[in-house]
Amino acid sequence: MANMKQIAKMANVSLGTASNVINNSARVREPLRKRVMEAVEALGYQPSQLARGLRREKTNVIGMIIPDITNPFFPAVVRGAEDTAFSNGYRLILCNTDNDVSKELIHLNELRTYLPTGLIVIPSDFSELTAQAVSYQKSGTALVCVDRIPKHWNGDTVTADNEYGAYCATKHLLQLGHRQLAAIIGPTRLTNVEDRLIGFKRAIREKKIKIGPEYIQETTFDKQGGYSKTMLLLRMIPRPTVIFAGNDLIAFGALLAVRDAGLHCPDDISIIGFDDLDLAEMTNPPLTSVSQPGYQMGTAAAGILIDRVRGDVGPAKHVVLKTALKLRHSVAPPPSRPATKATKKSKAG
Amino acid sequence: MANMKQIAKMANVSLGTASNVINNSARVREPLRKRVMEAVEALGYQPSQLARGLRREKTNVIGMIIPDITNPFFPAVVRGAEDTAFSNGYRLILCNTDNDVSKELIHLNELRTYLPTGLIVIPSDFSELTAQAVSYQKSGTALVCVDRIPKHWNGDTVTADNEYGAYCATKHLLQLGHRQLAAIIGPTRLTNVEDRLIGFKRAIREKKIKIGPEYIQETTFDKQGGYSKTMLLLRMIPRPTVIFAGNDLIAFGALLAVRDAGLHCPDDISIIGFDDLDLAEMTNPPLTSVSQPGYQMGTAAAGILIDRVRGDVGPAKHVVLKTALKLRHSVAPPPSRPATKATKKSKAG
DNA sequence: CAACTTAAATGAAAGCTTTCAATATAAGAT
DNA sequence: ATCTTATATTGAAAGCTTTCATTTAAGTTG
Repeated sequence: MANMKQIAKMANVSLGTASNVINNSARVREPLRKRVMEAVEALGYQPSQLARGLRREKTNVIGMIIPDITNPFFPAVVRGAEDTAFSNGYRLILCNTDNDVSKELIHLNELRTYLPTGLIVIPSDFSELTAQAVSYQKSGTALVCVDRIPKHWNGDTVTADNEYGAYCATKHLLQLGHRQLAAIIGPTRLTNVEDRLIGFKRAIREKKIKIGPEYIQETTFDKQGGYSKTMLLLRMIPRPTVIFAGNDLIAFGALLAVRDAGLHCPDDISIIGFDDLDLAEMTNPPLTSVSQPGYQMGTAAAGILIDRVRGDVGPAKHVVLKTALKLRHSVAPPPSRPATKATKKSKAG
Repeated sequence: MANMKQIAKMANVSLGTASNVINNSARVREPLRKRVMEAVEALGYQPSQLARGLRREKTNVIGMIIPDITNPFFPAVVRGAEDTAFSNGYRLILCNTDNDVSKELIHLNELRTYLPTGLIVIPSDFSELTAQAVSYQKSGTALVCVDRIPKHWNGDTVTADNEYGAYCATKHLLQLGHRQLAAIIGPTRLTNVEDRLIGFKRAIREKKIKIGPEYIQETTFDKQGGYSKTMLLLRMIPRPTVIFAGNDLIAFGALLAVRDAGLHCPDDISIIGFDDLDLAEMTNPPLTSVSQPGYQMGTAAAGILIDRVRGDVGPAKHVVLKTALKLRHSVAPPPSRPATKATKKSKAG
């Protein structure tokens, strides 16, 4: 591959001039500029990103650290980030942590040696991102935290409006007449989980009803967790008339459990999810869910990063993206005669 | 960040010795080695991947070019690749092409300037990978082609056994009594699509039945395509009793179309998919599908790549991974009295 | 037209590794 | 004790770019 020396030689200019033309970093008179450009064209020259990065002490690589690309919510975020990164000349190195701090730490440490422009990270459950941030920022690497925010983080963030999304969803359930609510949420140490729970509880509190703590179950963000916790909830008396699932994966598990328990959603029990994955409309019944804009989270994060690199030194930014309740068919009014309230029945009869 | 010069100075050895210790590239006597290691430890030294890459003319970066991470089949492949890459010290730069040759070409060209160890690519529809391969291989960059193979490609490949998977699936349909089959396949210029079609046709030919070309519809690999083509097939006379979908996304669209047409799957019409995505068990009804091991495709591809980099110069490898028919509930025997054959009914009556 | 200012072009240095030819050291043989 | 030979160690060079202090050219002004 051609290098800059060859370009300079062919165009009969100095190395510095060639560099100036190629990077537009200084005035170069037209005839010389043209000669350089022609040489670039003729030799198909492309600057070595390695040499450039070495000299500039910064590459146009962005590290993206996420829990698991296999989790259906994350691809959209990654894609959003990749798209805006790419169109600004940046590339994405993708790293999965499996929500494991030690893996996250390894990535955080190793990525450093590539002198990335910045890092977009969806932190793991017990993330040590905050501790790492100092040394990164010292070396001029921008960091943006997405989706969930670790404790004491005071840098840029991009999140969905989890609290309000959960609040609206819960209010919807209450309006339909549900009083016996249950929730299966993700690990509460995640801020997004915490916020959803707060929204859920706020709606309930406003309606002046109480639900016992055993109706709020914590689990991992996956189908299995949703399944087993649903089985547990279904055995409770009184049985909940609706399950608020911390995300769609949990909701899918709940759907499966309800089916396996010989019950029917939404006739016997309603289920509402969070994420509004593509597949939510494919389930049986189609899942009512709170949608959050994964793609935009990615673009916003990459956008902030690029702004920072270009010199934006303003105070920490906190982009909060809107959620929206997507109505489908997994939520209906509660069954008119709850199995557990035989009294009502006798009253009627 | 500490550099090697500082290590050498602190350990009181030459630069070369420090390098030899750090890379294990030559014999170094114990006392020196120990001093170097201690200095590394003390300064928290990490070699600059940029300088190393520049000098070695090769980085430990693997470029992964895929159509779209948002397509639910690909994350597993990427994850598989990332896992084996990572555990061997390689990082993944992820690039989406949207099946667009020009985008693919841009990635192919730009990636070069990072001096990647290798490229794992799921080629786009009209890929020009074959043309690019020469120049890459000349510079010692390994290339592995995954899932679909472009024309004239003669390098390493990792694919699923598409032909056999489709053959078995179709045979299953025939055994259930289906005679009026239809297929909605992806772009036939993709080798995996072509292979699936060949398998589909072979099973039919062996059963000595014929189906008109209008019963084989080509579309894009997405829900919309599946939806519209299904609508089209449902209007045909005789109406097919089963739709063989080129992938699960198409099958999902078909499911939706059948529902919207007021029909019921599998009572009125059966649907079979290909991929066996996680969500296939969540649909209504749960989708019978041919599973292909996405994760293993990724690990196999990364494995070959790494072998090549380590010096394996054997002939082109062609890993073909097994598919398996996953039975669920979207396939049933054909309806006993097809609406289009009133004759049969009158005979009976 | 000389003196000076501004603009353009130059080339060496730096950024950090790895490689390799050259040198130094140790061990073994005579 | 001396010479070989094998083994360790060294330090300069190369890989490609960008930066910056200098030099050179062009242009302006009195």
